[in-house]
Amino acid sequence: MPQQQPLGFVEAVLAVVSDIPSGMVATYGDVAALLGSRGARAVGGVMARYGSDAPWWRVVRAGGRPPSGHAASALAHYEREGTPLVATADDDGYRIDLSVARWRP
DNA sequence: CATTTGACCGAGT
DNA sequence: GACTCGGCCAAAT
Repeated sequence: MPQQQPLGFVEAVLAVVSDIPSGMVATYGDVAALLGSRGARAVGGVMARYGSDAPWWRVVRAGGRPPSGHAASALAHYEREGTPLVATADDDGYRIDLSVARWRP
């Protein structure tokens, strides 16, 4: 159906994030695509404001990098859930192995 | 109603 | 691999 319920974009984003299984991740772009939009930044904006109560660490940037400025907090969750990581020489020090952890509905 | 902003993405240099 | 630039989208002011 060409039209979705008048749910807030926020609720839609949180619903998708909640569906991501433990140990897996999805990119902002993927989440936006599932909502029928290309607003990856809009998704990030929602997480920044309302994501505090959602598994935001399961949403990463393209390339498997953790959310800007939250790499340290996200890392703790990844190790706890057994998310496949890859060590890097970047400031974040790691990245998600999307070839294994990328969630696909 | 117009402008700014942001936990982005991809391509080009 | 690093950096710049443009584009896209929704919420906040």
